[in-house]
Amino acid sequence: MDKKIRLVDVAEAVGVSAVTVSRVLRKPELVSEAVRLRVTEAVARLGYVPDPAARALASARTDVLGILIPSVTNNVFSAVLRGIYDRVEGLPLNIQLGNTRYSVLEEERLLGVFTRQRPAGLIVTGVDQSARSKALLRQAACPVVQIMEIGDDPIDMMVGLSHRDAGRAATRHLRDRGYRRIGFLGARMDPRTQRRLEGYAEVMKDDGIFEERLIVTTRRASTVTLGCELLSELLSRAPDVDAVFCNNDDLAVGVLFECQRRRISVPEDFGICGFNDLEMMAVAHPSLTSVRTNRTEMGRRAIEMLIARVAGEPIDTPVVDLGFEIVARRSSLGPSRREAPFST
Amino acid sequence: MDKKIRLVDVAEAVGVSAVTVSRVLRKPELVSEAVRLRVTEAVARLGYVPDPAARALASARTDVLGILIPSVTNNVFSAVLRGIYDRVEGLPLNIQLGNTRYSVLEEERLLGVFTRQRPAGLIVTGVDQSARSKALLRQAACPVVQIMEIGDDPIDMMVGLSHRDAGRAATRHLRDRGYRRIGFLGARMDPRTQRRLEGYAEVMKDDGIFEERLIVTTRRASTVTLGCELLSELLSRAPDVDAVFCNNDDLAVGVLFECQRRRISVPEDFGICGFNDLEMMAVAHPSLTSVRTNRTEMGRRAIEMLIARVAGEPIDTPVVDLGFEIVARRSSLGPSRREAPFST
DNA sequence: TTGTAAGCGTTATCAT
DNA sequence: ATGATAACGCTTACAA
Repeated sequence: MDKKIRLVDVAEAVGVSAVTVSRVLRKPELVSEAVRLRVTEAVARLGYVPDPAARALASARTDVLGILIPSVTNNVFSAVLRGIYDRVEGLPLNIQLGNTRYSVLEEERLLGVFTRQRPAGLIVTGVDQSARSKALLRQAACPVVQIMEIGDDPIDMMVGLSHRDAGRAATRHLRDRGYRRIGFLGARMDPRTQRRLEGYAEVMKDDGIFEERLIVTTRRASTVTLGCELLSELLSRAPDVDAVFCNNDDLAVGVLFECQRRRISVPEDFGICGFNDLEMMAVAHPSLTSVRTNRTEMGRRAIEMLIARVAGEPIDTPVVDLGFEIVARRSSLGPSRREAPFST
Repeated sequence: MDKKIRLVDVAEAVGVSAVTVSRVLRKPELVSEAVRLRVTEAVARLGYVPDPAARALASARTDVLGILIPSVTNNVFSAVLRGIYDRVEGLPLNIQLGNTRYSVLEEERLLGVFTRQRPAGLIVTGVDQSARSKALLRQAACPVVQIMEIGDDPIDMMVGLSHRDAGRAATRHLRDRGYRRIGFLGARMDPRTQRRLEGYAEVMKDDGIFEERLIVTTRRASTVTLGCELLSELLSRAPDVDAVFCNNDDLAVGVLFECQRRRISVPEDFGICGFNDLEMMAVAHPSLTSVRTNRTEMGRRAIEMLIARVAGEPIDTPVVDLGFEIVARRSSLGPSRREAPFST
């Protein structure tokens, strides 16, 4: 193996000092064109790559963007990640991903590790960090974006949506379509799911149709299989339920399969609304209504805000509400209707 | 903000030298118990966290595990990641995730960035790295695991399965169940999908039932929607097709939905086999046959091999074949059968 | 068992 | 425009 090439090796080859090479790499405009060209050539020829550790130690900065998400398997976060990776492409930034596993303590631990590296920026999920985590973030000496949710009192910046409002809107949609005994299926019960439940409960109470027995929740992670199970549970507790707001699209798909198995007609006998509008919702049979959240855009915007702040630009709106949209499809067409405005 | 606490600050507080504190952190058994306790206490009290950059620079090592995967949105890789994160939990290792986007060049670039950090270990996807990437990996001075596939000529270690054999097995399964005009649906067409196609083609040719028109592929990423589209394409090209081997479970689910829409009976008129056995396959209606790959286990094993090597243990089997299993469900029960051995 | 001294490869500071 | 020198915070010899 070829020995490691250092700054001084390049400098020697060119016949200049190490600082000059360093300058060519970081602030080329400060170096005369003649020298700059010779250095650039030598760097390429020798295959020099700066040592990130030495750089970090000397400059007290890194090109690392720390991202903390609660799950690596959840579809929802992969979409956000895609937005992040898309936007970072080509920039001199490296992403370091931390998996908090929905644990506030693990988040705290990772934040300790991350902030020690003097990252260029940090992205964390949600607004429910522990007091210690929030303190770490405030001291972090780098821009911070909280994603997925919005709220008052941002640590620094926020991009997300109001899950409570989204829960309200989904419930109203089912109600407006004529369903009355609307159930709620929730998995994991992380803070965002809980806020959607709040929204659901508010609407149901306002309408005087709220009933505890219509709510089935679990701390287990959301899966299609779980959707089947939770619907079974709901049906046994409330056989007269006529629709359900599923807090994740996987649950909704599971509910659909279970309905097919039980020969329950969707949407005539039973309405379904999911959450997040995963790609498959549109092509299910019948197609499934969901609440579209702009997750990829969320990742993109978070990075953009981070970049702008690193560049010293002032952020006019530190809290960005990306909103949501009810994507009404056949599964929530309304009870016992005959017409079919949607083709699928 | 409190000033950054360094090793010397802790040393001063305790009344020992910096090396001693450093030893307590890395090799506590070399320090007398009395001193060790006082140091540990001071570390906790002052909230000292070592600077990873300084540590890396001084020791020429890091606690970073570099993981390179082709996609952050693909379910298949999230399962592997889960295995990795599960196994790493509690260990003094940090995971750095790189997204190659199925690009050999991006893989090369990331490998350059990663290897410069002197990682504790590296995990890369597949066996089709570029010559330069392979050279980088061989020089990497750290253990390397190639995952997802196996083959001869490992760079260092491998954990995976033979996708060609899996493709053969899936095709044979459909044939053994009585289907004859078996189609092939493939998305993305990455190296692993291509090898599954090879396996499919071999079996079909051996049986003398191979036909080009039965194969529909695209470079687009695998989605449920794409499954619907590819089936439509296949049906228009070969209306007499009686089964399909889908190279991803998303495609298979899309195919199922499209069959439901077209009122094609599965499995009587049409057999379906997916790949990967995602959780939802078991609860679809009808339940969907798939090829189970042990993706979570794959991640776990990769980490274990890495850890063992870091600990200096010799690896007896550097190439681990995790195999696969045909999980036969209703969707491939066979054409025009009447009995139903499976409940769903 | 503990401490001293010399780097690790880069950047910041201050000269020239 | 370029260079000399001192950090940056830690670890690795080697010494005591």
